[in-house]
Amino acid sequence: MNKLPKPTESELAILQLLWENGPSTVRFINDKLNESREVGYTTTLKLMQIMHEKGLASRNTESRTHIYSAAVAEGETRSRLLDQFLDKTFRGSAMELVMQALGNHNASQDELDEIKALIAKIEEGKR
Amino acid sequence: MNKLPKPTESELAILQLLWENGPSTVRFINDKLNESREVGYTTTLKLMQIMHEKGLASRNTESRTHIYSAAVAEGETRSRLLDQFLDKTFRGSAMELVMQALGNHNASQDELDEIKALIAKIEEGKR
DNA sequence: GTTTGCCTACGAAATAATTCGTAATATCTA
DNA sequence: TAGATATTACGAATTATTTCGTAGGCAAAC
Repeated sequence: MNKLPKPTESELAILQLLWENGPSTVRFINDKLNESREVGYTTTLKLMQIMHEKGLASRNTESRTHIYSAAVAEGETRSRLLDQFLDKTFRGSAMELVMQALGNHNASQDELDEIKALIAKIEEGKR
Repeated sequence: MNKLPKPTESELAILQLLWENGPSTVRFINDKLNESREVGYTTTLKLMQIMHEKGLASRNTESRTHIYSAAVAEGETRSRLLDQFLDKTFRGSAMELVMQALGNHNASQDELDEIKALIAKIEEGKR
């Protein structure tokens, strides 16, 4: 069934915007993208059409201006990408990744508490 | 100075092998790569030559059979790639990444202890 | 010493991803 | 209604990455 293709970098950037903002027009997405780097309108249009073909996005074509939506779940996509990244970059060692992520970015006390809670929950499940 | 280029996927796979096994010949790397997927010898050779040009690898050409070594540090490279991945995939939220990595992969008690120790150390530094 | 095999260098083909120009058509505005 | 503006579709150019064929030379094996 779900043989969803891996999004390319550009596609992922668009997916992020669709997840964040919900169903959007090409114009809206293009404007957002242009906040960080210059991209031509038809470039964005083409990408979103490809995403539709691939099944990464769905679209409503009732009105002339089409509305695109993410067709893949954010959590699931992140999870798959994380697994691949883990293999490629950390030879599959989730712990090393976690340690590095924790070490490199200063976490607030609240965030640390959140992690401690999660760890406690995992330990709970172990017994 | 250090404007080291981001390794491509293939280059990263080779770097992993160089980090893991130390200085190696093209033949050795190619054999390793072929354990998981078929790759032609000259393909691997070309990639390693490119890595040398880019400064990702250094090589000793004293003997006819060249010996290649990683020219970038494993930890630093991982760290940079992690940051980029974090931005692209988790919109910069290290915590969400950590939570997902912890949740998706079952950690042993030892590993959990390691993380707890790191958290304690971070909290220590906060005060 | 000749043959065989392995190694490097190099260029270019094949593939993947991104970018954009142009044309057709719909919608808006004066 | 006429002109300006926006939108889609489509193809093709550009750029990045991967793959491999071929040639030349060295060294081991016979």
